[in-house]
Amino acid sequence: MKKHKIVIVDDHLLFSNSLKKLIEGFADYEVTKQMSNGRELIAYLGKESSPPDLVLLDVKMPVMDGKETMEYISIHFPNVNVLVLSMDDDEATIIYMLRKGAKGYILKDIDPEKFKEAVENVLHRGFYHSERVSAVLLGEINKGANEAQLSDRELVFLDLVCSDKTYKEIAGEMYLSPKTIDGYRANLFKKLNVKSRVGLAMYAIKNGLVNI
Amino acid sequence: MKKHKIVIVDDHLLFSNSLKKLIEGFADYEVTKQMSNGRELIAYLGKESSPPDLVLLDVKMPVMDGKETMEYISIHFPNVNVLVLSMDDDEATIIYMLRKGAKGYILKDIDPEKFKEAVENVLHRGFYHSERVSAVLLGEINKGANEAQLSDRELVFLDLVCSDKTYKEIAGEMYLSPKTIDGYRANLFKKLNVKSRVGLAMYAIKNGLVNI
DNA sequence: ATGTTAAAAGGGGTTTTTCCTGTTAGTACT
DNA sequence: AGTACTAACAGGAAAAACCCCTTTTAACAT
Repeated sequence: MKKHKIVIVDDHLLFSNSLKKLIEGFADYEVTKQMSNGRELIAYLGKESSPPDLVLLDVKMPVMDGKETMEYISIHFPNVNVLVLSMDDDEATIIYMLRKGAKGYILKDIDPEKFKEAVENVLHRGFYHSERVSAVLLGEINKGANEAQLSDRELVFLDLVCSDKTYKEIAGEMYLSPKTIDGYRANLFKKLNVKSRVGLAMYAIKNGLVNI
Repeated sequence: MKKHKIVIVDDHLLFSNSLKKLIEGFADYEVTKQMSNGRELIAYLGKESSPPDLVLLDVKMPVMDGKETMEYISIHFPNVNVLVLSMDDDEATIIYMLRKGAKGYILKDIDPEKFKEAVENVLHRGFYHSERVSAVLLGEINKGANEAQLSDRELVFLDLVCSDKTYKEIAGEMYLSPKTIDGYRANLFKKLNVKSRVGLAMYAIKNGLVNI
């Protein structure tokens, strides 16, 4: 019986090589190619006559990262099975990759048995979602619309908070009464679930709302 | 000849297991224990009569991360050899870990040969720095003097400020009087030229002193 | 027309932060 | 022993931040 061909796209050579060893410990699978970024994968898919059965794709990579790669694959090689292997469970990335047609999304902290399960599922059932990814998807559906939608004024306010200014100064710069600013503060505390100005600043930074 | 005992501390089981396989491919080494966070490692070091020859320590981990772990080891187990295995080359982290006595710092994108070299170097020569880490260190020396040199306690303090905590809470967590914390605050305001807690948080983030 | 909602503003209070000016204890250098 | 420096701690007071509750205004939807 022929072995399933797997290619690994990951710039962390240590990981890539270790993973290869692990996979080759499973019967029926062989790693036919290892690449360290999306550009290489696309070149390979373009010229290779017999496509791999599965692509293990990392997200964070130099030259061409997982997102760009997935985007390209979704257009030019929609039949290629991709299992995303990511470091973190960043919601936006999970959503993005699955929308672009990834057959599965697993985190690198998965244990080897589950990993094998994921590979088998993708190849035989066409998909695999880890529990955590499913949870993220569920959460995404549940909140959906009510994502903290901040107004322009609120964003300006956040920016000024991050600039080490007092509320009085902020009021001056925004041509509003300090009392109104206090309202903004209270509102955002509730909306963003924070307890102090520092919480506001941290939220703004984490969500890329301000230029650091 | 007896094999060198290595323990792996990394929450990414897939990586940890793969790495174990790789290491056991080398002669003279054996992975005696795998753990997924610093807390487990410290418990293990505390009760184990024969310490490992080398600890491979990840930085980003749940429960107790690499930095905290290294801090603890530097105080309680200063003779344990630690080789940090990190995802990214964040300068602040590299500096921090080496200051705390890590014998080496390598990135996970190292290739297996270099990895073996690193392990051997740490065990036989007492240290190993990858080229990239050396470059970071060099850069650090060149700017060096004019950078605000913050003490360990000050860094902990900054970290807690960024966690949306009041000074009273910080005092509790650091086992210090609120008045002492107030001293830290005043000191850092002057040193870092900021006017409020938000300024401290922003400085910490801009300079990679805290994990966001 | 009228209820609904959101932004702006204010009154008045508590808590936290910020800013002084000290004291004490330990360490380090000479 | 004397000097210098630092970390830890304190009292007291002003400023800022935080919290609740109410009012005005304007836009808007039914």
